[in-house]
Amino acid sequence: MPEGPTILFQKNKLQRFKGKIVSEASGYGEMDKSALHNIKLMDIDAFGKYFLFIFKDFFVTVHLGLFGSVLVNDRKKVNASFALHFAEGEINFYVTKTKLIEGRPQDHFNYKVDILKPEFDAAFVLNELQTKYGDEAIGDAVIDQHVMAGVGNIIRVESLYRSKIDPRSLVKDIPEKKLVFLIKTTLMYAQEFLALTKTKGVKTEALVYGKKTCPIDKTELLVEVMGKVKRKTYVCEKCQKLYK
DNA sequence: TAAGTTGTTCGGGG
DNA sequence: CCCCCGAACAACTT
Repeated sequence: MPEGPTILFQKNKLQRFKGKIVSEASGYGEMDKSALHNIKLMDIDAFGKYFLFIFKDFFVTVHLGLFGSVLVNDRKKVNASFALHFAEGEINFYVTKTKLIEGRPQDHFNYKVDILKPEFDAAFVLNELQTKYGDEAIGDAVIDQHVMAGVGNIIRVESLYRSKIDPRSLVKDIPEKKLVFLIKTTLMYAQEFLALTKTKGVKTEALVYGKKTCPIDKTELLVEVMGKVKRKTYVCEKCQKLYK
């Protein structure tokens, strides 16, 4: 279920617990939960695909992986991997990885690369791409969480299609103007994804992800597990240019 | 119905 | 020691 926008959407639904006291944490996850007892939850934020539960001297990251989900004041039949209990209710996570990290999230994550944060810095991302990822295929680089946090396979596929760039193009071969356009397109599509999450229309409204033909000229799409990331990729070889 | 998946980490082998 | 690959995780949809 989760790419960056899904996490942001779910995070916003948890805000009623901000400032409340965590009475107890539970779940079968291996993280030591003993510190999460009668402690004030200062803030609930998100970075990339992580939920951030921020306490005074540390924070807890929750990652939904591929199969994870979250429920507020409701439970599934299966056991929660992580749960926070409050006098006012509870947050239940299923199939998650959690981690307790000392310090503040902004000292640990670079907010400049999060496609859904106001701190996002397109010039910084462009420079990172050009200086550190030149030899990588753009299809691999764009989903790298160090390049742009929050990008998942759907955002990757749709942004590259909308930018008319073949994912197999090496970063160093792509004109700077096209990279700038790709970054901008990725941000815009992330917002569209967020809006579609509210109506569950992400997949039906996708242009090429999960489709067989290009919506522009009905060309059959190349559908292949490709690149270092080994994720299913949808490409219109007519519309998307392979730079080399 | 069984295969496929909006993701990441870990560890083994080369 | 580094890189690449596959396994593991374990739930829901089609």
